[in-house]
Amino acid sequence: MLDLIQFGSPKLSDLMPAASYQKLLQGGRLLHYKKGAVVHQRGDNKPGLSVVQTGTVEVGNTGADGSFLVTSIMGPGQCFGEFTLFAGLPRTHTITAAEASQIHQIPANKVNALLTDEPAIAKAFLTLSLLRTHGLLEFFDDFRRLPKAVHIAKFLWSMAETSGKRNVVYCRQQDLAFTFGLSRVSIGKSLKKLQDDGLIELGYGCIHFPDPAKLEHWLSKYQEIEPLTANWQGPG
Amino acid sequence: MLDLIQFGSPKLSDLMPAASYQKLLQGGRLLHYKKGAVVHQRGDNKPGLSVVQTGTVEVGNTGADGSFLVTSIMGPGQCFGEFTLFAGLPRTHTITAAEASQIHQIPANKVNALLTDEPAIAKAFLTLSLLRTHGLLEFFDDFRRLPKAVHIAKFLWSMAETSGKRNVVYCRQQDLAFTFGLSRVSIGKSLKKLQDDGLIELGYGCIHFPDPAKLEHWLSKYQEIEPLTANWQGPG
DNA sequence: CCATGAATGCTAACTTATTGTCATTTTGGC
DNA sequence: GCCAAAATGACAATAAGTTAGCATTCATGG
Repeated sequence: MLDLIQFGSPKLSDLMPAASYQKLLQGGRLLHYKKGAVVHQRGDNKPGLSVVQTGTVEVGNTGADGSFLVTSIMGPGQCFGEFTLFAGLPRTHTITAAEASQIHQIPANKVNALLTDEPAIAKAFLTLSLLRTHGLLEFFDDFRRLPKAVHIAKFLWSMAETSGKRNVVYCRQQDLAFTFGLSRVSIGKSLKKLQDDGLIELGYGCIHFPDPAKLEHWLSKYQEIEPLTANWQGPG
Repeated sequence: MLDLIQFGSPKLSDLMPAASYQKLLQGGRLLHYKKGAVVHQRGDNKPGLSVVQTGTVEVGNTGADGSFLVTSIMGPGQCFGEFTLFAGLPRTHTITAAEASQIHQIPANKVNALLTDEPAIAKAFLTLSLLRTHGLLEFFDDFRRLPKAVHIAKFLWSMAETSGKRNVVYCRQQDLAFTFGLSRVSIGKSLKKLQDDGLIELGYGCIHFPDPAKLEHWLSKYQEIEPLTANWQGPG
């Protein structure tokens, strides 16, 4: 999924014991949202945790001109609302259901009540938050250092690796353009260059990787800074 | 200070009771670093927390071409090392003393030992991490939406507000260029435009704000998305 | 299987940014 | 006060990105 803030980071459920996770979910209710329904609105002061059960939500914000800029697209197991819970912030993003979705909504008081009983929960949120920050910082570093085409290729490839399907990634060029803060035309140019070099193949709403090994080798030549390997630990 | 990751966020000491903070510092040693000394190196596997006591450190990374890209400049009260403590990552950035500095170095085992006794510490790290992530996301949103000159002005102004001195900000154009991923020339052009409009005045290693009210009013016209006000709480 | 909307491809004129080079100004140490 | 290093200013050639418009391809639902 096209994503700045969840990228390569584990799910909340992977970071705490199953029992703690269950207690967390049981503190809330499973709500159903129709496609297009607004789950939260930027500025709202309703603290709480949300965990996607089924479906997909779009996380982003509407600009003064009405344009909606997507920051993240979240699927099952991914969560949002930590800002409202632990940083005293109102909702920082507007969240809408991209398709019919079921979402666990756990009010702030329930989460807070659990924190003392289950210290693993606070630890899990901390790890998740740090991994997200780390991902953002690495993205920025690449953004500033790498040629656009390389950065785009690296981003797409890491999406593929994260998703598990190493041969294709579903992502519209329009969304890529938003993510990189570039126009569709210039994203298109970069993608075409990558295609001409035989590194990717452009599809409709997707991008194929005909030769992952070749792509990896090509990317390794542009490794500007020493790559790191995360070593986050599950609950056991 | 020119800063992507600490920006507008409180100090660690502001987020926990003074007693907890003291215990934390007492778990480590106060080390002295000469100007230019390397405090940590990207890739190192030495988990621990560092808190700047006096002086300034540069947080960044060296590229394949030897160029050092600064991500953050941290001063007294600011901390680093959370990634190594709570996210199982090796050192993500190289940190060097920008001037002679004193830094508290608290090994991972001491910090971890304190976490159970003092839950306020974990909470503080969580809040800090989330505020940093929030700051990064807002920066990136602005980056994608706002005209460069506006974003630069907003960034400089928020630096001024954070520092408390609302009339001047100490920051080299070169550093600004790095932060925005632009060349010095194009940052210079944007700054000159702002100066021609009477919004800022360029100095040597600093930028003055001759008319803060005018600048604020001008910036408000470009408010693309609803502004949020943080409401993070101290220890009580 | 056809109509429709969504996504992509393509082009041209225009704007913005970069690179490289060198002059000027400022700061700080001797 | 002088000198060297750091920071800024300026400019031209080149490269890259944007906007706007329209053609083409693809997916989906009658």
